[in-house]
Amino acid sequence: MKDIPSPTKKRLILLERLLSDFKEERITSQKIQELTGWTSAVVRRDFYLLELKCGSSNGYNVQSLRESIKNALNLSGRKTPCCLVGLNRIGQMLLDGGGLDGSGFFLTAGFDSSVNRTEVLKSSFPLHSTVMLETIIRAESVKYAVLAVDDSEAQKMTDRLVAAGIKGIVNYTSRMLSVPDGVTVENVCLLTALESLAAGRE
Amino acid sequence: MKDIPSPTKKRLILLERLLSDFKEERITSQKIQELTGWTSAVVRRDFYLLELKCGSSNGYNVQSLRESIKNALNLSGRKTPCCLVGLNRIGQMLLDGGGLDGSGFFLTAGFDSSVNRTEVLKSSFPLHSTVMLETIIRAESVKYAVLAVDDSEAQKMTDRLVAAGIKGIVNYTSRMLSVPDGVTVENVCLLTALESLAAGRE
DNA sequence: ATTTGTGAACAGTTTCACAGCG
DNA sequence: CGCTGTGAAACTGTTCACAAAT
Repeated sequence: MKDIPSPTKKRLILLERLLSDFKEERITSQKIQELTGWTSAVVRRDFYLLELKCGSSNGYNVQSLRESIKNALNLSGRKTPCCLVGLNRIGQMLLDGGGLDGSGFFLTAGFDSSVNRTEVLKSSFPLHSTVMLETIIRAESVKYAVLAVDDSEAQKMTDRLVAAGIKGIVNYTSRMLSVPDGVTVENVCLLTALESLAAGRE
Repeated sequence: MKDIPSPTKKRLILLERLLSDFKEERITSQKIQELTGWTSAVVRRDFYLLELKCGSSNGYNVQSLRESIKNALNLSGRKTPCCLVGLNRIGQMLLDGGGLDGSGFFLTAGFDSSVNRTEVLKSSFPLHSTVMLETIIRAESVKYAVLAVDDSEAQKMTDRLVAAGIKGIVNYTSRMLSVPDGVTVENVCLLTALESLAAGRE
């Protein structure tokens, strides 16, 4: 399981999810090509990179394939806690945790600087003032954060998260975040996505 | 302006936004490295690919730089219409169009299969039954769609969008979308983003 | 006969390193 | 001198093409 290039990882993650509701017992790289748009060659190469023993000359067994992918990427195992920072419109969307059902993640805490929000909003996990941010993140060893604060607070809050030990941030703001080595950011922003689409044939 | 590789395009889009609230008059590639985490060499190479005349030996003029980027990527010019498909929790988040303020895009129509939603929800742009999808997309020559329907409808709706002439889809569902050549999908999914983070140092 | 596994060629992107400009 | 512009080298990922497996 040495090191899997990041495009391969992303494809495998998506593929695992696709397979999770694929009804037949076996699947070929050709069929995966139809479903995903990736060439069958990429798919086979991806599988080659994990040391995969479940393929034979008439395709792959879907269940074994899922298992292999999941443990190559450590997608199985214990549920990973994440925290939600910022409870404005975007943050509120995630309050019932629905978006993470059936995944390897769960939301363990939400933070907002407005007591109004932390007191009033209903949630399946505790909401706290941002004053508590460092304490709780350290106490629960949370490593991942979903950042949904106003743009103007984005970098300030990022610095606090990093200082508190966060290793990965999903960024819903439209700002770029500056983080030190060892911390990763995934940008999830409608505007950026639209601009990427529009800036010509991807 | 021949053809700019897509990693470069994405960086430039992000950089343009970052520069839009950078207060000083000039900026060096080194400073951009600090702010973004990209190496100064990548940054200079990116600028080299647009034919950029605004750099000199003590950095770049921020305003000229923004202008050059904007017109190299056609980020200026007329506002581009987009439609929103699916008005559940995620879709509703976008109803007031706030996420696109100040950008080159605007939402021109929203669709949902539930009359309940299209009638009751308040919005700054018209909401329609999905029955009207093809008609309106064609009539207004909409080329981009934001897909926020339930996972189970994702592929079916994608097929309709593609048939109606949509060329780019921002996918908020957690399913992979299968689209023909010439149509581009950008995935914007919390779960996928978290999994990418967790699947090891990006 | 189909479909996988895989070395080898290829393409795209990043990094290096340094000459040249202000 | 510090910083850009830019060939050339290094690297990463994708495509090709075909031998091996069933």
